[in-house]
Amino acid sequence: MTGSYRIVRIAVPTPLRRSFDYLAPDVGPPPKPGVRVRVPFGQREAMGVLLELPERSDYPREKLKSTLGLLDSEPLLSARLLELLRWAAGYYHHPIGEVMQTALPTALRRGQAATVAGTKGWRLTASGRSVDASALRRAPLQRRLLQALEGHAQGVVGEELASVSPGWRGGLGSLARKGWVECVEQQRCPIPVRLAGQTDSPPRLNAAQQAAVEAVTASLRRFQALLLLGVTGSGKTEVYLHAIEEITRQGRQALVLVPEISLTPQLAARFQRRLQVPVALLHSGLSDQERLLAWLTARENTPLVILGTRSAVFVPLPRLGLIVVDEEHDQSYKQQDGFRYHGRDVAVMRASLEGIPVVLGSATPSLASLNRVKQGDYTLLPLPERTGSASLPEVRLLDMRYLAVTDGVSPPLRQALQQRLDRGEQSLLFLNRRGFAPVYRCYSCGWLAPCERCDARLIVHQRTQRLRCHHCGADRPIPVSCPQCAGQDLRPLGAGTQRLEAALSRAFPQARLLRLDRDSTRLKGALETLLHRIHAGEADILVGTQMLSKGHDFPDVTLVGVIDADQGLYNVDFRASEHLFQQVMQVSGRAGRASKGGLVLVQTYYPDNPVFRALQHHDYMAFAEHALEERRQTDYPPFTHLALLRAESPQQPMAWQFIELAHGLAAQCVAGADVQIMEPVPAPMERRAGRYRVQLLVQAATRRALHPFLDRWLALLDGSRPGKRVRWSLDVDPMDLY
DNA sequence: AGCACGCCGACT
DNA sequence: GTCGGCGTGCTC
Repeated sequence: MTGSYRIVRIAVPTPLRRSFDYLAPDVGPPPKPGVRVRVPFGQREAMGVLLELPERSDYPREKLKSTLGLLDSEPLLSARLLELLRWAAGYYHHPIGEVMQTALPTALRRGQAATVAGTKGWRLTASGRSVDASALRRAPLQRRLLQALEGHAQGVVGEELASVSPGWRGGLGSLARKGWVECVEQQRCPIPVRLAGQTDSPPRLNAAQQAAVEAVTASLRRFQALLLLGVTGSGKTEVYLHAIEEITRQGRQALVLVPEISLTPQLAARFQRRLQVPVALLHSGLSDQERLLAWLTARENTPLVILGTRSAVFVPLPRLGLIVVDEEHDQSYKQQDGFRYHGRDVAVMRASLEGIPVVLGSATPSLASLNRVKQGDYTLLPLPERTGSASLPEVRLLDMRYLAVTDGVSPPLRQALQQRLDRGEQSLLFLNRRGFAPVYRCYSCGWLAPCERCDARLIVHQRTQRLRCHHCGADRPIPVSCPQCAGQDLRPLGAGTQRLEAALSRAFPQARLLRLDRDSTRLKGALETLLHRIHAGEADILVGTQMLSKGHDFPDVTLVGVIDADQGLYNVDFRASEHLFQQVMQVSGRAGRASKGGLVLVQTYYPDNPVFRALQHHDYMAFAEHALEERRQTDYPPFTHLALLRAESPQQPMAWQFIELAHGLAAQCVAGADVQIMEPVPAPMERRAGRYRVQLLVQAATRRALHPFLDRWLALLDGSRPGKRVRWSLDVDPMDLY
């Protein structure tokens, strides 16, 4: 003990599964865990996060290097958040340094100061204040901006004006030219202000909603997980909003997680109109500075709501009082690369560490969550009715074995579409396959256009006259003659959304069609435009992929057609039927949300499958019981716990060599643990983007058995020399076994 | 992952 | 003679 130095334990951003100890000069008060520290690391310099101040180090003292300085005086990450991150690093067996990085906005990762000094704000000038805004009839955008700025003498950060209109930049420019607004530097971290605008008053809750809100707010100071079960239109969002109002009334903060696809300006606007506190958005579309602003805002002690996607689960919220995970069954909560955490599961752990309630909402909850209800860990809050006069749509199965199809549409579906057109109502056709046709075939020799780099066929894109691979992005012109037999009879086979759209426009020339898939929404803002047109009644028939089934409300739709319900019905993946049911039920929920009543027509070649029986009765719980029992008998999650080791390499033997090595090492460190090691297998699509992918599944009855095993196994794997160009990763609780 | 060191091939 | 290929080893 020299007394002149102390030891600091740092999470350094590196793929190594451990932390690193350094010496820090023992002057002044000890640094606090959660601050950023500059350190020498190998031959370079790195910026890590201080984890703790250990008494002693296991590393020889003379080899410890000294830190280069602190970047923060106060912790960026609170003790609780650090605890959550350390738990996540351990649970997902991911390097602690990389986990800490994912919790920081990129601006702070790069060492930027944790303030938004120099942020531009806007305020009214004297002449601007004297303008009668309501007289600006011809410039509604400028009028609303002026009204929004009224009464905010210290200025409003430009980005916050995005809630007024997406075209705020242009409007401000015009106002500045007239000398009505001026730019001011914002010194301290600005809290988003609540901009003057319309407010919604809360609607009356029905009995079930009331009961749910009471269950959530009954004990706000202890951990409890509540599963809010309600079909689309049953008013889950109102339950969230009431609970959040109660939380913010107490001066506390709420975190609301939603799937990527459903975080639209409409949802954000609804929250902003209903709540009396700032609502900050956090999603992948933000710029680094916008993200930093939202992040720093969250870190203040003021009541607010963070509405964000998966990664928002790690946002610092010192006064956090409630977490909501909407559409908790949604697959997009699981990160599929790098740090493969599950946003919903981390949210539950966070609520537990914070000692606060977490509400998981869904019409079709994951079997994992339902099982925790059965075990008594979660409380079920059912919302049985649809609000208002809306009723559940009738679901009819169309037995495709006895129906002639033209372009994928059977006569009964065609008839139903015609009826809606005659009545001036909207229809929605769901086909989870984008492009024109999934196959391009030579009818002389049977050749099917393959992707050169994947074990997959190329998808025909008619408009651009290209063949594209949806797995690796390969893109080439449509050949005019067969490369195998030089035959000329080449034609697309099967139908995707583009072909369905084309066929419908031939069958219903008078109908206004609108297609919603990744191709039609690729451009920024395109999705919003399309959604707007749908709501404005500018479309009669909507054609789309699962994008249509998630989160968006289409109140005027009275007919939903599921073109091909059988995809994935007999899939290798054990979760296929769960996902099928969730998808069809979600898309059915789009029908007849208003008072019109709805019809769902499901085209299938397997109408006797029990999944469809349950769907007809909207009985997710019956299906779930059945599916859970099946999982129990087959020893699949949630009755066992899985971890999947994946390896990939451009050279097939290298990937296999590594996975075989890992297989051997696993056997070596099982050591009597209750863990089953499966045989290595190729991924369902072994070659993808030129890489061969193989995997090894590990299964255990309990997490207690699994995790110590994984620790031992990874220690060996980290020490192994994988062949060159082999990349590998471990996925804890994999969502699909691909 | 980076970034060193290290030991063998064709080039300003 | 050296620039540079990627094997191998380490990062407190």
